Amino acid sequence: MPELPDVEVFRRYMNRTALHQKIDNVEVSETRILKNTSASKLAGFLKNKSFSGTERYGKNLFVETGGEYLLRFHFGMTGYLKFLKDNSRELRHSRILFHFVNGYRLAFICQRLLGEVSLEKSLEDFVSDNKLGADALSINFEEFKDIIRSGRGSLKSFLMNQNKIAGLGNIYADEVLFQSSLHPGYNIKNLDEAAVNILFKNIKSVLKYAIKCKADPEKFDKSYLLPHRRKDGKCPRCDTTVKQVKVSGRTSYFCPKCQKKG
DNA sequence: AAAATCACCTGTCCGC
DNA sequence: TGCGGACAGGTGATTT
Repeated sequence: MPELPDVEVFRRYMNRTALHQKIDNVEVSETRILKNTSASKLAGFLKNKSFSGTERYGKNLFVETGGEYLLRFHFGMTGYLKFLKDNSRELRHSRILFHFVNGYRLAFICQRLLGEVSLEKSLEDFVSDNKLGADALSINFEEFKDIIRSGRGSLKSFLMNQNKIAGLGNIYADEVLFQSSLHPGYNIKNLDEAAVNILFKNIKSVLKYAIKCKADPEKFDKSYLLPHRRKDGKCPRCDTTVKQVKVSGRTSYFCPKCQKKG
């Protein structure tokens, strides 16, 4: 699930629930989630510290600890956070549980185990080590123009490539393409100046709108593609049945009438 | 060089 | 009811 808007929603959730509480211990029930660290190192590092702030870059959430490392969450396809004030409920798929001394807990829940939790020296190092492109909400138009002009192949692959722009995934790439009236397979080299402009504008507006909707598809206005993104769904503009096509291994939904090929 | 395929994982849904 | 296959909002490695 989690693309940039979801991760931003998780970040804000963390800010209003899990900050400034001393950490008692960290319970790792699934070590495959851990990257570049171990259960004992993670627990040892976090004990008696507290989460003091958050940053997001693309689909990554970084949590400040006041110590040498930042805690990084990546949510894969099915990850999310849940802050627990009660001690009763045992959550399904909870992989890491942060226990605070006040008895509250923060759960990293991840059904498919495709998420990651790691300790990182700095956000900047992580971004450069992993060659991430500019964050989709921070990139300016000049940067965007340069990076898209250097792109090759299909537009949707470009939009989903985290090394070009960080933050868009399958769902929001489709939404940006729909809002821009461009086919997922549109060849980047055929984009004119006007189309590049429109794409830039729509990346920003779609992501901001999604965050405003708390990344909850139920809250999206029916004029967006997202609520119609299913088999036999109808284009909200022209009522044509939306089509599906595989682009770089992922299912793309699009309106064959509104979204032009190129 | 880009696109396809596989691999990593679990769970759900659909058709026979 | 049961089983197999397809598929799911991600990503990296390997192959075509």
